[in-house]
Amino acid sequence: MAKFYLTTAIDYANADPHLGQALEKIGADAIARYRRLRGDDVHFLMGMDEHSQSVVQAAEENQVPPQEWVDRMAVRFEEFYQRLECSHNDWIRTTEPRHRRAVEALLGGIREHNPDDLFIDTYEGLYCSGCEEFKQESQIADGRCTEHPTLDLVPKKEENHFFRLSRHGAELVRLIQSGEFQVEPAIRRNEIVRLLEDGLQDISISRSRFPWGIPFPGDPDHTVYVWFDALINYLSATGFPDAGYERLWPAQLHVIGKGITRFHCVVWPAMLRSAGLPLPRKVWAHGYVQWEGAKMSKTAGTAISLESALERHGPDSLRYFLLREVGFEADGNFTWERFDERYVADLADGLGNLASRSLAMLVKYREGVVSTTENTTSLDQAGLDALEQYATRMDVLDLRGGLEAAWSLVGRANQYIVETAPWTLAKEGRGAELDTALGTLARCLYRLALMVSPFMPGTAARLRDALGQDEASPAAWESGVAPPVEGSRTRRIQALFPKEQRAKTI
RNA sequence: GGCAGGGUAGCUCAGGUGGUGAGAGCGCAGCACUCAUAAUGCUGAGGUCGCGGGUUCGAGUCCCGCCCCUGCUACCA
Repeated sequence: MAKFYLTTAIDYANADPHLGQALEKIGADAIARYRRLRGDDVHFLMGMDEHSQSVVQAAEENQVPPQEWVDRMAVRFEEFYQRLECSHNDWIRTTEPRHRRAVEALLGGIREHNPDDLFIDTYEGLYCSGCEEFKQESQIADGRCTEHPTLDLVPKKEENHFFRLSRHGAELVRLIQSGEFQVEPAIRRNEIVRLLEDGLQDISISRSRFPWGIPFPGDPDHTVYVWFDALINYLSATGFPDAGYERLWPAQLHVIGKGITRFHCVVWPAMLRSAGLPLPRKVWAHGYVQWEGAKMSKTAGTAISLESALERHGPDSLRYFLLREVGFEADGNFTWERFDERYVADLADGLGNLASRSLAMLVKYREGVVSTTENTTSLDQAGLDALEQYATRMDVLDLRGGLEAAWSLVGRANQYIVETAPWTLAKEGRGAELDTALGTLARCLYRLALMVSPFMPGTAARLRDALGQDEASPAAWESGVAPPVEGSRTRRIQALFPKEQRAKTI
């Protein structure tokens, strides 16, 4: 059994999760479920990033101590992700002792293997006395801090611990181009390679006067810079540095958003190399969910609440829509109109109706019992083709492509029903042909349940149940070749995607 | 500004190395069917392939110029 360790980015504990974060978790979960379906020993990690400045601010605004705040947020996030049917095996939080130990150990590893990679230098920047922090260009407007436009920004120097990132650029280019360290999709890889070729600057990895963080080993006046801290979560969750962490590390896949590729494809691998540790196999940077064609923004009031998106048509439908319409590669658009259109066309009238009509005919004409018939009709062949195409796409993390393959089979199945017209066969007493048609449809639904299961676990379970499959024995990918439905007792099914719900619009 | 990727039917997009009538899905219009969530199937309407030049017997498909969009441009999650 191949080990497959995958992670998502950990979220800041400063506000409820939004649709964009949901996309990332759903996509990663579909990958995790697909790998399990293919027989891998999957370890799927999600969690919280709890040491940032924004977390402290959020805690202050809510008038609770930071730890109490992050405890509260961690519960909220995990509840949301459970409602999204995320199947993570572990949930890491950067305020946990196991994480602190790993951060200390990783820094220790760098000290041991490449002591020159750590040094003290001065960080120079524009300091806002109102915020009590250094400001980045993006936070400055007209030479003033956007939060405190009445105050002057003052140039200030601070002694910090630095990491010699510049030393690792050339080797990272080699590792990326040789494929030893994969950055996907290609557009993100190209951006990173160019960045590396232009040369890297060393980065400061500690902050003074910021107590909410992990104390810098050997220098208690400093805390570890939040990004340096956060990246290490992927390693913390393996049990590092305790013996046995190699059972999980290196990760097969880090799933992240395109906005943080630099940290994951440059800083993180450099940290690992410096500490003498192996690199993750692959980083996948997905795009963003846009709203009406524009970036979603809470301040602009265009952020859709995850709550309302979940309530619209339920978690399976949201998962389907995001991965089919928005996709997991480039940016994609979310609108209620498209969500409703896809819900009706693809789910209710597509998969849902196909299941209804097929199962209804099995019950009506054969009391639900699937006869033994040859697994060789044109629709069986289409099913095998779809499975192959599906796997080809899914193996390269083309989730939308996987769904397209499955839905092409939905279309073929509806054509098959019209071509064979089982109602006519029943009327004319052509029993053998009727058995063949109905058996073929049962196999087709079984294959669809298989392909749909990583995306819509609840729907797949209901389909399998209606097909008389025993849930105690989980479906194996290989069973799609010759679905074990013969002799099964199938049942009529309640609408998988009822349309009445659609009236309940916002 | 630099680098990268795009602008093809109302919408979302396919269209390696140029070659008979430019495609898919959704939506729309007709027809058919009745097993089904008034579902499904078939047929059809719909396109200056961003703009202007050029190469070629022949260009969404190559070259030049221009217009527009998006992403990246380092210590920000």
